[in-house]
Amino acid sequence: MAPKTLRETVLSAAVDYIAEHGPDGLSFRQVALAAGVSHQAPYHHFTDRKGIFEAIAIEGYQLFTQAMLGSLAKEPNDPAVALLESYVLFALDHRGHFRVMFRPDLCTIADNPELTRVADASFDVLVDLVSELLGPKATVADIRARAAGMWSLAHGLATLLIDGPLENKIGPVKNRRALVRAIAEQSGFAMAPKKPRGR
Amino acid sequence: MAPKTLRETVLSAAVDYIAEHGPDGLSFRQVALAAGVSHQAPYHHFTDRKGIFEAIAIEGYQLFTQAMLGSLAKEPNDPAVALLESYVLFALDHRGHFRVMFRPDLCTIADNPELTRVADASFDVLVDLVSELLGPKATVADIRARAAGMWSLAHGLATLLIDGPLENKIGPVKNRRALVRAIAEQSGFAMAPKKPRGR
DNA sequence: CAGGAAAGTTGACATCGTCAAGGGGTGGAC
DNA sequence: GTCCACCCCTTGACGATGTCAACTTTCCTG
Repeated sequence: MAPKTLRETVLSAAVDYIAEHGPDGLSFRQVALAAGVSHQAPYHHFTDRKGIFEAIAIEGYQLFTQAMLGSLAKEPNDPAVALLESYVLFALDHRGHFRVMFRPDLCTIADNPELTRVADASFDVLVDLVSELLGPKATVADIRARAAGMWSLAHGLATLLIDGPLENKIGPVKNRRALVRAIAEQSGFAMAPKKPRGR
Repeated sequence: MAPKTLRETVLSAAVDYIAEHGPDGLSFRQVALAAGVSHQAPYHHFTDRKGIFEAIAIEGYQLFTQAMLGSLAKEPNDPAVALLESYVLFALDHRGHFRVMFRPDLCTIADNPELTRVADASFDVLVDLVSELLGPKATVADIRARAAGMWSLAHGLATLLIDGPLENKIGPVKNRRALVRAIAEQSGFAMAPKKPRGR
């Protein structure tokens, strides 16, 4: 396999740690020592601690956009459900990235131009889908409310499943994909674009 | 006014700081010094740093339950919307508490019996409402999906409004209460218990 | 060959949470 | 009245962490 650069090593080690223990106990000194370099070496590739988290978030948003677009392409007849599902499953499958992406104390999106760009691209997937589904006659307020609603539903389910007490309360979720789809269909957000599946 | 104990002083100062700057940069040494006591004084009232966050979370969940129950009592003809609204508005009005309550790295609910109790009481408000709304004929799976859906919607909107990039994406939300109600009514979760308001 | 950027090392510093020991008051027991 | 225990707090120290600064090494370019 390709020899990892120190930058890649630090990044993937950090993501792995965060996926398992969360971002807060993470020590970049330990990461550096585990990689066999001095405690200061990582900071030659990133400006500071925050810079490493910003790099993780950038990587995460790129994967995120890719996952959502892929899901929409694979399931064109029920795009709202597909988007909700890919949002939640991405969070579960990439906890290390996801936990950082939405923590403004770790990485402030507005502080990094590239991070702003890739984050915007991710959110555009959702907003674009909503305005397409609602059609040209929809008001701006409707689109905003619908987009905020779908986003909230997906984001809330993702965070509650990753870190939250949801499973402690309603019991362990064996089939997460099924739960996502059940919720999506119970919510008013699931709807086909052209031909509403007669069910 | 009643002279605050050191315990109360530390707690409220910490909550204020978290509401403004987030929980991560918080230094209890600085809090102690600002209160005019030594750096070790707070730790005579709490076992350790985590213990302070647990105390904040306990206080938060008590206020949370109170807010949701109060909202349900005040608006009995549309309880689902009332609950969603009180959930989100609580998060916005008590950011200091809310940010801690759902951060398991700061306070692990299962580690503290009283925290487990008050958190359970909060979540029971939601689950109880859902099972009441769905009626006795609903299956367990339906109740679970509905509760998870409502919870996700409320939680997602709350976290996206507090820390998330939602307002950066869909523009600033002037009237948050109106947005919450619009989302609640667009979703399939808003429903009156007995007499569905003919509209 | 000279020069300079890039990558990494080493050492030092302030800050933080935490541990250990001590001090000073107050209240009850005798 | 005296003594002792307890509570609240102070002081000092320690290891760990992020960060700053200076130094070394390597490699590439003109």
